[in-house]
Amino acid sequence: MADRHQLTDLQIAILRLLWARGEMTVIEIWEALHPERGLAQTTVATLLSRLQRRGVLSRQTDDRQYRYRAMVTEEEVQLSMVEELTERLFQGDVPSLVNHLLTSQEMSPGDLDRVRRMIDEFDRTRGESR
Amino acid sequence: MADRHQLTDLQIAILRLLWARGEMTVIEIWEALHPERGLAQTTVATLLSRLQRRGVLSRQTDDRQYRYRAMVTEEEVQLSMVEELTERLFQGDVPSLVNHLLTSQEMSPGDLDRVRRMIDEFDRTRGESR
DNA sequence: AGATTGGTACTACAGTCGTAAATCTACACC
DNA sequence: GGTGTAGATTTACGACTGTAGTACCAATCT
Repeated sequence: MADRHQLTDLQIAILRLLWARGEMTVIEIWEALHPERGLAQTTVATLLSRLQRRGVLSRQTDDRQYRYRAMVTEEEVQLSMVEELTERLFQGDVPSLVNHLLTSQEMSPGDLDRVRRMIDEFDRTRGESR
Repeated sequence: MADRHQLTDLQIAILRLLWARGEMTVIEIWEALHPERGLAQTTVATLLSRLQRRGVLSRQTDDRQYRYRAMVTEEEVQLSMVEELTERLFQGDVPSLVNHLLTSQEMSPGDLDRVRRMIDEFDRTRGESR
């Protein structure tokens, strides 16, 4: 079902809006993206059209306007993109990726704490304590 | 220095070879990739040329042949690609990504164990035991 | 009814990627 | 010295992305 969702930055920015608000018109999406990115309305319309053709979005006519909505969930996209990355960069070895995250600068001490608690939590709810 | 390294599957496959073996000719790279992917030699040569033009690889003439080598380390690529993904998909929140990994199907029980040990290890060497 | 407006579709263009055929080039052999 | 050959460069093409101008359509205003 959720084939390959390789999506670019801009495409995900659009999806994120739709995930948050459910359904939006071209103008609404343009209004949200414009300040940051300075795109023309037609640009946004083109992007939306193409995503719809690809099946990532759907749309329905409503009072002379399209209302777009996402056909993929955030989880699906996360799953397939993270999987893809793990495959490419770490030969599918998830712990390698986790290790990379632990030792990379991207992780603050506070983040590390959160991760620790997350694992504890995970252990408790699953009783997988070896 | 290590700007944006957004690399495709095939590009990373090439880099992985070079990371492993240091320096290779077009033919050597082609020989390694061909069985899996069935590419023509010229295809490989084109790819290498473009990566060299982009500064990802360097090459030096040696006995009528080029020998290519990587100009970016595996760590640099991992760092910038994981960072990019975290930014795009998780708004830069690394623990969210970790959480995704913990709960995703990609993680086997054995993997989970390895992660637990990794964190223990990390705590021990850093003395960051809250 | 005619003009203005709001919105979509069409068309276009440059850049990248994977793909590779065709062409060029220079050494090696006879 | 001419020719074959191994390798590199050039050229090409279709797909996709971001980018957007232009053209078209329908409803509304006067």
